[in-house]
Amino acid sequence: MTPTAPPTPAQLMDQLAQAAAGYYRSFAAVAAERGLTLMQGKMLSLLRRPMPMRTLADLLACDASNVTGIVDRLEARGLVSRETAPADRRIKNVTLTEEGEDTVRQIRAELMSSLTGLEGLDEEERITFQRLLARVFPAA
Amino acid sequence: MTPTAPPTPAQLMDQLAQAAAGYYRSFAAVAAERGLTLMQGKMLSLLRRPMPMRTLADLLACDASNVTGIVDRLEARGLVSRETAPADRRIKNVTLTEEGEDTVRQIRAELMSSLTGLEGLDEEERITFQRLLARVFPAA
DNA sequence: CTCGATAGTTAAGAATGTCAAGCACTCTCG
DNA sequence: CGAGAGTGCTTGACATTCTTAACTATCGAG
Repeated sequence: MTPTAPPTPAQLMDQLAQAAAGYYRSFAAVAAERGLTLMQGKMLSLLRRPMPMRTLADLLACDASNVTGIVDRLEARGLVSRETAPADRRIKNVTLTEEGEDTVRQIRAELMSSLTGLEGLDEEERITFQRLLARVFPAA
Repeated sequence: MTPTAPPTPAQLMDQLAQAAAGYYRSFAAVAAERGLTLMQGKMLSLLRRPMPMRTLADLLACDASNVTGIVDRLEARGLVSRETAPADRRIKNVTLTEEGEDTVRQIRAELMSSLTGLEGLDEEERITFQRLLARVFPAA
């Protein structure tokens, strides 16, 4: 059906736009099932280990004042907690609670099963895909 | 540096999360340079040709009422216009104005030059990348 | 110890997301 | 034709997020 001609960088960029939109559409749907917004879900997923609010702001590409509100709501639900760092008392480390860890596990599992195409890639394709992604979007 | 072992689907999903975040970080930055929000930029980019607000809501994965507000602001800036479809007078087609077309062209160009990794892919890599993206995120 | 920088909070206003209700229009069916 | 169901868009109320600026507390360098 589709011609096998090499896509121009512009066409590739369109495909990327669609992929990124598709990813967040799935992510938002999975988060919404648990009454979480996209941002709240993103933040929980980032918290593999405790980290300062400042770091979260950088990773989420948003203002620090923004993180305050998001953590407020997650803390009110008992999914994360704030702990002042003893070494530098300005810093507050955000940590997942037990319930928060559970939620993240569920979100990850459902997201995975919702991205059906991922399971279908064989080992070599996964290597290739990861390399291409890493090249186009190098870790900041 | 990184071992060349095949990534697990879970690791690949993390890479995808990072790529999607990186894409929208660039996109939002480019849009912001023109005083546009991420959503406004997304909508403009979708308008290669006129389309009903309902369709835009589906593509942006948001509520129809949301589209009303976004189009209101873009229209107030003279970037798009609403035109009632003669065949079905319930439908309003959103169209880019001349200035809107210019803006989209600029956004696309800057986004492209901001995703530096894209230009570096040779033809074969582009084919591979596009196929992988299309497989994991099939067109809805 | 004072000064400049950093982490986090607060507050005000714009933009977006969600939900329910409403209006205009189309379509179907009797 | 005409009533009712369904669709497209708008409006209003409210929660969340984004943006900006000011403010407090703390750290670190001189």
